[in-house]
Amino acid sequence: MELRHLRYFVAVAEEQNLTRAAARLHISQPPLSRQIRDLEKELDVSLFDRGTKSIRLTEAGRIFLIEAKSILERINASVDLVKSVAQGKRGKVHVGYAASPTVDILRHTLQIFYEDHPEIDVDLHEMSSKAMLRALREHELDVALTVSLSPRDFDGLAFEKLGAHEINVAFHQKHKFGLVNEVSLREIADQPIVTFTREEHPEAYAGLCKLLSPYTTSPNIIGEYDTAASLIAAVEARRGVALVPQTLAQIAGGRIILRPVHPTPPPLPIAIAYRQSNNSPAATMFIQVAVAAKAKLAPISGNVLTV
Amino acid sequence: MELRHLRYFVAVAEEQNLTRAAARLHISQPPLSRQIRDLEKELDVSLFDRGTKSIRLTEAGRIFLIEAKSILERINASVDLVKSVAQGKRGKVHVGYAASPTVDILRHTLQIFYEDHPEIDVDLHEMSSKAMLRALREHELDVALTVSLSPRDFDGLAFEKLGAHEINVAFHQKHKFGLVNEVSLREIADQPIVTFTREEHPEAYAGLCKLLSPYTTSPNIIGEYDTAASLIAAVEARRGVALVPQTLAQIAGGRIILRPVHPTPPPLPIAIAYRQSNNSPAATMFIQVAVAAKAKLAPISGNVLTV
DNA sequence: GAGTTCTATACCTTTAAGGTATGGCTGCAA
DNA sequence: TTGCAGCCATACCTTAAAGGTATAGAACTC
Repeated sequence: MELRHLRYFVAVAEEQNLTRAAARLHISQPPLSRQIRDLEKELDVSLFDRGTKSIRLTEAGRIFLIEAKSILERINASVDLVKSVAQGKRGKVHVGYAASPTVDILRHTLQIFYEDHPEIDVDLHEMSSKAMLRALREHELDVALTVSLSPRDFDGLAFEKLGAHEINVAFHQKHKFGLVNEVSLREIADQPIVTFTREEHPEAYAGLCKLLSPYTTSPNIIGEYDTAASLIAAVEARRGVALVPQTLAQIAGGRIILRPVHPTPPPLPIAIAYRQSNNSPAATMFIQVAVAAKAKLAPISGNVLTV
Repeated sequence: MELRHLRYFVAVAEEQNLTRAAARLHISQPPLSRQIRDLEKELDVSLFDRGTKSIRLTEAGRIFLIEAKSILERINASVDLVKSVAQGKRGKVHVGYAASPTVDILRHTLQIFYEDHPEIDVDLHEMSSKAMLRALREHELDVALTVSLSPRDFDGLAFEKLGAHEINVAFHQKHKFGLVNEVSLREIADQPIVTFTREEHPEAYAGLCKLLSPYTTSPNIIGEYDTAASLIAAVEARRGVALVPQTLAQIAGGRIILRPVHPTPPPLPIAIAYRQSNNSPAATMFIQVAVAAKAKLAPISGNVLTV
């Protein structure tokens, strides 16, 4: 059975007349006659009672008419749906993000995106930078908001810098660092340090070593954590101090203290990454919004310190 | 677009591989490749991202896969439905009936029918015998339960006698006929008479004239009514007496009195009528049940008189 | 870098959709 | 009653398009 059979059947059923139906379908009457018979033969159901001069629906035919029309309408609706997905009017985009460095950017982007594209779902996945890159390549993610890794890690992917965040030192409420307005890297190098896992966040470990290299060749890392929440908990529990993007304060909510570091380290760049080609329309829309939102975002989001 | 395109698309989408999909569809790979491109061209939507060695769904393609599978399933379900209608397992039958003479038969038939064919709807239409015959020919009814008319009226239709009902005289509660157990036709001929409309119930008028012909050439008909309910109301309102099937008592519910007539008139035959050919399976089932039910029904349903 | 594994292109074969001509039945009208 | 118009079915031909074969070309594997 093909859709042609359904279309032809509907025409004949509605016209109750093969000749008129054929005219409506812009074909001649004999092939139409045959298509209808083919359909009946395939279904093994009489759809019409035939007189020599008349053709009229059987009860089964009446039911099939309702079904056929509804199927044809369903197909039209599906085609419309798919077209709107292809045009980026509807759809779904999978976004991976690193919780701590991207809070600002993500919040801002989502606000604009939900307003401009209410029919597109955004699936948010908090994950490590390494997991994001893998997921992008596996098509499990469409977009990643992450700290800027080495260009080699972004191989085969497109990425664009969205901003940069000041690096601060985070420590316990009662730590001696709280007594000064700025902490030197030399002092930090003497402290026990907690950081993100080397395995999942290679950029964090590498960055840490690089910052402290003038003062120590082997920083005293006494704990590695896979999420921002765990790292905050570790600092709060006095395990050690941490070098983190200043935006971590927004997640920590005052449970720990952040202070600027001197000499001021280069700010931590935040990037949006995506596949170079074959992005879904919804993903393309999201990328557009994120890049546009960056322009409107303050260069570095103030100097908010938690007390 | 044809169903072939949907079937092929589903195979390719599920296999994520043209060659395997072609094997599954028992066709060779190049035509499949072309059908898929034809589909995309017609929809004006990219359903797959193509690498030289790979083919993978776009977001629109993922949506279309869901739609296409659901459409194909829907078609299967429709075919099953239509087949079950064609086999008389489901469906609808339009039954016309004359309220007063067929109460017994209809009730009995429906009881059995609903039990044997729970998936078949019975649409009941109370109407005049003339309207029933017209509706049968126009395919608005499938079956008519009616008093047996002259064979000429049944021309082109099949009919079968289901039973016969005694003719009684119906009169007001305080009418003098209440004093005797049996009323003579001669006495009735002297009374003002109400009956069914000549137009819609020709058999009733003809029967009445025939019964009274030995006693009067022009019966004193002072009212004609189109339904049993109106006739009962007229008798109750003392407009006149009526010659009616004895089963009218079941509808009147004691509001009027019915008594046998003498000399006993020939009983009123009840028949089931239907088209000679092209009946729906549901209608055929109904006819079978009605005819079978007749056998089990008491020859004439007792001698119940209202008081 | 040869071999394998895909998809795409080119071109041919075959199936079946669509067209033309016509016959036959039926119902209506003269 | 006969003739004509209307309508469906059959027979047969044409044509479009589905499907097949061969092969090129790209990319991954060993």
